[in-house]
Amino acid sequence: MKLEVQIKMNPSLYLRDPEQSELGKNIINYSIQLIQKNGFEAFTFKKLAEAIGTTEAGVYRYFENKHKLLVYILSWYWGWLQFQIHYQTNNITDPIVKLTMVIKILATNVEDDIMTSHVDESLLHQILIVEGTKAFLTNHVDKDNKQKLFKPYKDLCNMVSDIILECNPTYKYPHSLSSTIIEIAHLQIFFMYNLPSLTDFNKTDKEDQILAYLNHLVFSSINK
Amino acid sequence: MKLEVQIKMNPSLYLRDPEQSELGKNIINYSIQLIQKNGFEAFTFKKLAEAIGTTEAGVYRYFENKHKLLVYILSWYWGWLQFQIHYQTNNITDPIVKLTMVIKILATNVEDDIMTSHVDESLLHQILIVEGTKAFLTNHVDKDNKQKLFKPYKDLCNMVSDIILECNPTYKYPHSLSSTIIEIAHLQIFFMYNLPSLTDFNKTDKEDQILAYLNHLVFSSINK
DNA sequence: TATTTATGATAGTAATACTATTATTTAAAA
DNA sequence: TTTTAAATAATAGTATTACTATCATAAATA
Repeated sequence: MKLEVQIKMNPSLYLRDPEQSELGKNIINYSIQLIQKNGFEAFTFKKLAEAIGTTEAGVYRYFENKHKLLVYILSWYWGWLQFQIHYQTNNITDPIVKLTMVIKILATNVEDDIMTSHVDESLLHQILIVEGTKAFLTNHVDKDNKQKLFKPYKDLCNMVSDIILECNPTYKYPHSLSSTIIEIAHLQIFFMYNLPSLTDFNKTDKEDQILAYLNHLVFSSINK
Repeated sequence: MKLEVQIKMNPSLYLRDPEQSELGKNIINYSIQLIQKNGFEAFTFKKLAEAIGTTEAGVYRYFENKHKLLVYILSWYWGWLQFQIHYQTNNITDPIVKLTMVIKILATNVEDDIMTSHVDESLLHQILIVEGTKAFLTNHVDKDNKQKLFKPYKDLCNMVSDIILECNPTYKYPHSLSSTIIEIAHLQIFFMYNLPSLTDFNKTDKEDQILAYLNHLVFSSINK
């Protein structure tokens, strides 16, 4: 028997559930490929439709617009990250070790997860790095937030926040530190590859250096 | 005699220097207003031209496209921030006090600077918070970087980096910490107003709490 | 005064972001 | 098995965006 992880998606994100049909699954898969390859700005429903072999109208039956589709795939990944953290820190008792594991999950490139055969997590991770903040840095963030589109992100943040509090119950900024870890992990990776003078990481052992930086930042902060 | 601060802009950003004409200055001013009000995605050269009372083609004579215009106004603000830091930390000898001042400049809302009569820094600060990362989170970041479009941002980062090293010459991640401070200052402000559950700040004394968080994060980190 | 230069007015194109219509296929219900 | 409903394909069309091109005119400069 094959175990499959199912991540429950907010129905406000789609018009028709993409997980319920072949076309829907294609839309998700090819979106991930195209957004990762050319960036979100260059991504259009027309190009997507051509890649899949369907028509623009076909895509519009599933998603209202490309922003909702972006938030859909990001939500999926936020949910998957939450599951990963839960799964991989399950048997760890020491909260320090737990938090170290969390940082590693957030900041290092993932290998493709066999429990979700239909999605390539490695590509999603790269999308999160470059396009993640575009989910909420819009003028309709309020409207989207009221529709609970960022709940998976908040859940993830809360989960990390709880682990921080396990390490130090008196630490005053667990939520801010959580969102800081998540966002800085992505930004430092982006800078490292694209604007390296904004970082202190040299060409060798890049991921380890990012981890070292994040660990230093986080643990100096909570052990005060 | 009136002192005016001049910020030198990279000529690759524009086709015709907007500071050399009334129309050019209008383009900058109205862009700032419109981008702040409606967000960068909703901003178009047509709407800008209508607001100014010129034509679309008129705007295109100054800027190749709206991305370059965004980077132009962000560069201006990065340059202005660098000047502010220089100016306001000039007579401070204690590097800790200096760095505290830097954090304050980066993270609190600025009052309009009388030395730059033609630009509203408060609006620019709000633009930097929401649109700042969009300057480089593109698929043409490499091309832009080769044209030195991010030099003002890097200069700012280096300046902060140097102050960090003054505080602790053995600290290993001065550049990463600089870019972290800059970006987290903006993100936490954005979260505080739009997605508050990603922070630990309540409705009173918001700015002070952000400052407290950033100071705690930075100084725990470099005093190790 | 002649000439360059900036602007205004207008037109036009290709691509984007959609909506609508109809025919056809596929799947579910009767 | 037939009927019906639902999903898809094919096509067309609209408004807006992101530009480029042309030409006339006004202002600045030589």
